Amino acid sequence: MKTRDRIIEASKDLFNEQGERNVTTNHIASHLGISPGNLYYHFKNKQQIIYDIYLNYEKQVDEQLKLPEDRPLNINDKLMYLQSIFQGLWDYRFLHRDLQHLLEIDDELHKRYNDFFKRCLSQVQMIYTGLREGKIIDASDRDIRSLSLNTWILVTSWFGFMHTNLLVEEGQEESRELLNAGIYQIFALERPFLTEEYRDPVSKLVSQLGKSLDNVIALS
Amino acid sequence: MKTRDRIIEASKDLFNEQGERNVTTNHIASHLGISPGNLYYHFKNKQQIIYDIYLNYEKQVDEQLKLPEDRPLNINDKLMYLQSIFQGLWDYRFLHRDLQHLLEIDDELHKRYNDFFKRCLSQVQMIYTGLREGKIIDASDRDIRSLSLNTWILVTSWFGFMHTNLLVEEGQEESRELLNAGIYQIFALERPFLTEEYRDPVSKLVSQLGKSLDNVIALS
DNA sequence: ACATTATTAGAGTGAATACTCTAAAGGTCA
DNA sequence: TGACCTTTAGAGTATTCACTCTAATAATGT
Repeated sequence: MKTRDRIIEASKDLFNEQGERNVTTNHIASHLGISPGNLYYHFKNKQQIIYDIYLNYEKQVDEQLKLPEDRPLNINDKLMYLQSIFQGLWDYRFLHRDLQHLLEIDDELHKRYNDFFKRCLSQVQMIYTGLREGKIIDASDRDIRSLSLNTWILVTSWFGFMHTNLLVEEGQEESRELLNAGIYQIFALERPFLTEEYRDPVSKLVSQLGKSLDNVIALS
Repeated sequence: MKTRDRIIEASKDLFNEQGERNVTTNHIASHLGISPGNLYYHFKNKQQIIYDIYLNYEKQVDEQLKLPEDRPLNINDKLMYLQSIFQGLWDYRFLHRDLQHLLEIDDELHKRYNDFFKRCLSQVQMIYTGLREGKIIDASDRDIRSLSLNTWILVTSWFGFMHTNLLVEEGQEESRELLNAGIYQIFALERPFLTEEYRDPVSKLVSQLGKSLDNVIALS
């Protein structure tokens, strides 16, 4: 792999594991066994590394949120959407963790992220509209607007919430459970809008996802 | 006011305005016109300042979430809950903004926050249960559990979302609108659970809150 | 082989920042 | 007044970190 790509990969991993704030450019370089000079040959500064990582993320999500053109949406699609989105969220979790700061120090990134957000929100609304056309949910336009926004906020905040409120070491097994718990919460969000005939099938589909959650949050 | 309290107040304000990450202890001292030595006479370190600010926040929220003992809940209570909670959220917005980092560097704070979260979640569930007893909402226990958690996440993520996704200068007027938009979203969350007879009154109560939101998020 | 360009090493630097240390000033009470 | 404790000033420090500079080495094309 090219050095430039190795830097992007390693930075992403280190940022995810330790937080952008705690990872210095020198750390990245020494982690790769290269010199700081080399790193700065490939990137103008730390911001640019972050920017390039972000571009990969954006591209991936735009791809994931596409609607199928040849057929209507079904409930399995919805599950697939959420699973792939949450997986991407996990793979780039440092981005949403330090988002406010990252956007503050990089105006171009902020503008770009803003466009991205609007595109995503619009796409999520299309997905819900598609589900409505397939008679899977029954919701007004206003319902869909607020539902979409709440979905966005929940999804982008999920791992932050998990990390702050549940003391869990960030292993692979745990991540899968956390991911499922997040998906469960999103389904809970749209559950009241499900039409009569889809209530049971979706319940069945989702029931296994949420089991872990109640165990984790044991209220005193 | 005692110097110690002035430090807490000034730190809170500076943290809110610029983010904890961007405010140094020297900044705080010079902002107050005192010496760094003086600041460190009153506080062991920066973490302790944050910890003390947090204690004030926790105390305030615990107070706000209390249930009335002498009477059942009504829909105005719910609005009052949200308004006071969101106001507190705004007054201490730096806390949730950098929560992950703050909890990471201070184990005692992390434990304390965890207890706080569980207490709050339990309290929110009590509130929704109270609304159910008053026949204002109709929801199963499972509905209430997931609804409560989603409410918590939305509320604590609201200003972060606003700050990252909407380019708004943080003035007083704007803050009021953002606050209302957040309240609107929470009401949207519970709207499908409202009983027949409360659907219209709540709609009326809430309708003015959300007007600002659609203007702010103008999808392309 | 030679010239040119791309890549890399690694020592170094200036700025920032959390925190320390010493001494002075202010307050209190006998 | 004088002893004693509390509060304050402010210069200073050790460390961290993003980034620079120079020179060496590899790769490429003719």
